[in-house]
Amino acid sequence: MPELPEVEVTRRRIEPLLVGRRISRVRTTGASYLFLTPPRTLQRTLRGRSVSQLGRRGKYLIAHLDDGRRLLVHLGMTGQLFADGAASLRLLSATARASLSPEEQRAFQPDRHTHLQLEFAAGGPRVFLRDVRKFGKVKLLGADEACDRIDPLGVDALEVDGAHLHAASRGRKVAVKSFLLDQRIVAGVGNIYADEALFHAGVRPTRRAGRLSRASWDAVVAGVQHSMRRAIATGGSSISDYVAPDGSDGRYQDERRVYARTGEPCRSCGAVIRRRVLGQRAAHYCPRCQS
DNA sequence: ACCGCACCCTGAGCGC
DNA sequence: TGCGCTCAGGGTGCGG
Repeated sequence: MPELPEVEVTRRRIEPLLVGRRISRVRTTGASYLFLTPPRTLQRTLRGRSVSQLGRRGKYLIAHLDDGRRLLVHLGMTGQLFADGAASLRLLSATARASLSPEEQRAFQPDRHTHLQLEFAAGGPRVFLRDVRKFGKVKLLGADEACDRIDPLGVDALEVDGAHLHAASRGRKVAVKSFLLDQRIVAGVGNIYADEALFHAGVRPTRRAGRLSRASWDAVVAGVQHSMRRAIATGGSSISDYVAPDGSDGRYQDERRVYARTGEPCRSCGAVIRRRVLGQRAAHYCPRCQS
């Protein structure tokens, strides 16, 4: 689900709800694929701590704790990090919502997909991590501990430039889209923004990365950063189940040019948007605007 | 070194 | 209503 813009929107909204509040209780679901650190260890370690800063690298959120340790959170495809309040309503069906009293509507009712719950010593909104498919990750790291998830990440997508990608792609035969999705090259690009960026750059997703000119890479980077900045400004994309932490839907999906628009007319030239599978993922493009 | 593919898990939407 | 199928914005690990 979330790519860099959705993770960044989440970071900005959750950070003020986390920083400086002492954690009094931690509830979790049982051990699973999601927990790289055993849930019992998380419960024991987080209690009594507070978060001093919530950072981000690519699609990872990094909560810096007051004892120097770090809590990594990756939202995978369906992860949601939010607090009590409006956000909880969006997670319920209309019928379930209607049956709740106003008080119940303000407090989130944790379900079986709510894998982490934080309560705070001074009371106030609880913070939740919910993830239906459990493709997300939660991991506790020591102050200087190496990490095979974070350490290999490439330059953040908002900071990368065309020269870097041009140099990194020389000799590479992979499709440019697959190259963009490789988090070791550039961190934060996912399926939506890869497709959108390539449309803005006028480059077909199937082109070999190593064959792109410096000018084309500049255009691709401009496309990545333009679509991501717009998405952050509009609260992210809400194509299936992404919900911003304040409970609103992101609005970026209204600005999509190609992603999930198969069969619809291109907004620039009117040609029919095509879909094809590339590296196990759907790629969408305009056959006339992109070459 | 690189690439395609299977796999991790759950739910929504569709045709029948 | 239910069944079986396909499809999902994530990433890892394996074999060729």
